[in-house]
Amino acid sequence: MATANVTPITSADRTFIQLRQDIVEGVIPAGAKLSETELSTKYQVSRAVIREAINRLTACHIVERRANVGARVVELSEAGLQELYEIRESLEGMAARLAARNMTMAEINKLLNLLDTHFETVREGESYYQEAGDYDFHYRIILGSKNQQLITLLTEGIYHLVRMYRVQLGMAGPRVTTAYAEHKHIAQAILNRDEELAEILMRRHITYSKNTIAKKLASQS
Amino acid sequence: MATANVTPITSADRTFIQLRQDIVEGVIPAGAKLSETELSTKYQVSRAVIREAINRLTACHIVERRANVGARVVELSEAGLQELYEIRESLEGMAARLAARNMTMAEINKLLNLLDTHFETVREGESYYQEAGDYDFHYRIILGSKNQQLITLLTEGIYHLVRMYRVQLGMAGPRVTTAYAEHKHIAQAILNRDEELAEILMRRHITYSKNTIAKKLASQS
DNA sequence: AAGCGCTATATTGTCGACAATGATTTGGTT
DNA sequence: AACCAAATCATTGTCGACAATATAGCGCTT
Repeated sequence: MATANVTPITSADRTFIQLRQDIVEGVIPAGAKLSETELSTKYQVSRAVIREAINRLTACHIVERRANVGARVVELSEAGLQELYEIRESLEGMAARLAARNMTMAEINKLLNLLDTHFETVREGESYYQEAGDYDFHYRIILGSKNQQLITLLTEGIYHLVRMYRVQLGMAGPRVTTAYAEHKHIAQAILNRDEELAEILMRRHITYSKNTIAKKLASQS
Repeated sequence: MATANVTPITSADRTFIQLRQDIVEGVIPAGAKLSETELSTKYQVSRAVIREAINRLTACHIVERRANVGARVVELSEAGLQELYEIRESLEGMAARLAARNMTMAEINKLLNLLDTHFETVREGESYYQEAGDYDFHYRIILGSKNQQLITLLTEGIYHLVRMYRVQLGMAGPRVTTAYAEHKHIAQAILNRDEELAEILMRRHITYSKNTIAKKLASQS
């Protein structure tokens, strides 16, 4: 009776997650061809589970597949980044709106606490904030929307692509303090249950973030 | 050299499309269990391609799968409709914004022509408009966004679920003339390259549309 | 008779082999 | 030498069989 509600994990699930991580982290570089037989030996599973993993990655736009030809990791381009962030702006803006409507006071308080903690670490000069803290903030708001489909779309689909851009461009440095101020304003709007403002601020925040990445990408090509 | 750029279609593609249609049209009812062996005999293909089809349908939230248990067609609920339309509002609003920015004059003119043709048929009392014409209008705007990821997300993902709700609730009747006026205003905003207005109007339009369906769904349960 | 545990059964997950398709190389022709 | 065609090769798509898991049914115990 005390058995936790643990959902079984299949071999295909594990392989999917592992493969996705290897791509996002750049172990398998952007644009690389994904040979099914090669991967099946590498991950010690049959081609069937590799195919399932690749199919799932195709669904979230991390790899592209052509029938009878094969699958390749997507190429990172400025156009692709633009497209991705237009979608992210749209969906996360909506998430912020819904969060302002649906988050409980307890959840909002935890969000505010989080920001305070971040502020401390930022002042102490750790740029660790950007990677983990930024994600944490956005994640809580997404969950706060209470829209299960939206949550899946963002956390299972778009997020990993976003992360792929950030990781492979070596994003770590700047935009820490400004981002903090923006986060603070968004949280305040949610606290005030101001849906309209929460959405607007989130969209602007994401647009700024995109511009930072786009600049970096342009400077590297 | 004259060979058209025809992308090959695999058996899995066909089965996926067929299965999706059968579910959306209600041939396979909402909430039904999808037995792999049963479907493989029904569609005359191996279980492997059935599994691939089911996996793809899972990716676009038309079926839900639990490991080692099986897949079921999603249940149509008011909450699900609400969630779906929040996402649709967000994404198609963005599509309208981008369409106002990126559609060519030729495309905009075709859009306006389309509306005029619709107006004629509407006056003659054919409610045929709603199903095909409405879709045509939205489809052109989505394509007009020129955002390939957004296009895929909407046309391959969300649209089929939307259609599933509309078909299975027997949507055909009302909201023809009012929807026409709304369409006209959106097109006008796009013509004026007014991104902000195009997005706002599209979002309102979709919200109205949701309310109509929600009412119908409530009256049937 | 109700509840628990075990067995039996059906369904899903995984695998290796075969078929079909696309790419490459080789040989021939102009 | 350049180009085309046919055959070879490698890779993907599909299939049927086996293994693993969950459900259902049965018998046993209390």
